[in-house]
Amino acid sequence: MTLMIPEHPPVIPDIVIGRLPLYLRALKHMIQEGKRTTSSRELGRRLGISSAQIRKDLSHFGEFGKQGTGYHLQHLVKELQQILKLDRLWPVAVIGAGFLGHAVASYNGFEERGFRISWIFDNNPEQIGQKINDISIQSMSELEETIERENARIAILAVPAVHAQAVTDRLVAAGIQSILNYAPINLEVPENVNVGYSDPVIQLQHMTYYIDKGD
Amino acid sequence: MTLMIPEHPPVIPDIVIGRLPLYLRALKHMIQEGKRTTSSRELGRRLGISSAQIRKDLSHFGEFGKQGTGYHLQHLVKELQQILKLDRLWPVAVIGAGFLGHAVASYNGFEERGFRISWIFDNNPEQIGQKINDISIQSMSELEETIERENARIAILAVPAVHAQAVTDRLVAAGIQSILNYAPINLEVPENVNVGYSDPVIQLQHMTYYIDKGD
DNA sequence: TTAGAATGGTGAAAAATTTCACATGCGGAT
DNA sequence: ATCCGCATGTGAAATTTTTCACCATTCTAA
Repeated sequence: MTLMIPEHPPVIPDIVIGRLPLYLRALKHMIQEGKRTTSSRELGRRLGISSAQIRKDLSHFGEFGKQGTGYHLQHLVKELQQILKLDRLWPVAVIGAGFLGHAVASYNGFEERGFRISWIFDNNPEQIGQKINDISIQSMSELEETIERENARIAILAVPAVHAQAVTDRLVAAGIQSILNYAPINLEVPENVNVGYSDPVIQLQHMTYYIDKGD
Repeated sequence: MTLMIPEHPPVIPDIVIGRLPLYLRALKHMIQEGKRTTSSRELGRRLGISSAQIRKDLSHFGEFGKQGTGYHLQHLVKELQQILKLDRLWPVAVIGAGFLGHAVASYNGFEERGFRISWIFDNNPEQIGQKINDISIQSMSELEETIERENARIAILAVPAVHAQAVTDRLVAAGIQSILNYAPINLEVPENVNVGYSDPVIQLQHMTYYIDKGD
């Protein structure tokens, strides 16, 4: 008889998960270029990543390549999509219909990569009822009811910084599990909620460190 | 007589540099809240980072705190701004005046954090000459001449993915050293040029991995 | 004046991440 | 049919990053 050693589900480092979408994006580009296969070396060259790292990352999930040949693009893409749960279309709520919310909601690149902007909220009476890309802007007062009824899981936060935390609290209470935050503040959320940040100034400030001002 | 051992300028890990803007942003918030001092513990709590890490990060650049007391906010902010070369106002060129370029150029949060949108370019004749936030949209044909004349160092790229690499090549040739890229592709640049990426889909795809679909 | 609590800076230890390097297997060319 | 080059998957090593744990210092309060 075997001892009952509980099988820990293998925990994959988050830093590995974070690279998979980059692999996926590059692999899809290759398909569009008409390629059928690639290698860890070629993919690494495109992304500025070592081939060993790519192989190691993929090895967490299975064996997707063939020695001597490399990876079949269609197959690897399908595997990555499955791993990242992109084998479906995730509906996304956009909160805030200012310039930024408009830009996000008008972007047509979501659908082919697994997401669809399905709801837009704002508290400006003049905007409510107007349409962006065929989606009617709803009042913020309908936020909770809509998210709960529709079982929304993902939100993009494009409201002014002063309101971001309060809106976040409402989103979390309503059941949102992933938030992409465009407001320049750190959000406090329970640990079962994930937050992604997009503050262009943070990135610019990072880069300025390396600028050699030679003028 | 001492042996001439060449002093390596201490190389600071990039991952450390990347956290400094986050510290800076949080510290400024504290100032706005009326606080005068803080501690590594308090800052860490706000950012979800260990206090030890904050102390270690800062120790790369000097000793900015006082034992028993913590850090004087104004002083630490000033030091961080100096380290990140934010003790000046960096002019930034925005390339692309679609929805996204508009949103970026209309955002008023740049100036207080070290940047000013100074030029906007687009190739749509209908847009050229129009103004966003008092800046006239210029033709793409003026790109190189303007960048070189004005000594621009930083660009925000908000053009369709198909044009992103070609525009990048022009920016680099004209002397741009930092590019914040909103197009969903990996850019190839010489190693003296820095690229920051902002592709919302990449972040969403990262987060979906962790969503537990319990419905 | 002194005791005690709070805090920074830091060498050492631990943990995480990346790279190395090689056994193995596939496929095309001769 | 066989050989050779290419490419994967992977333990082990190297490197990087984070955390630990403690001394020294400062401030507060009794």
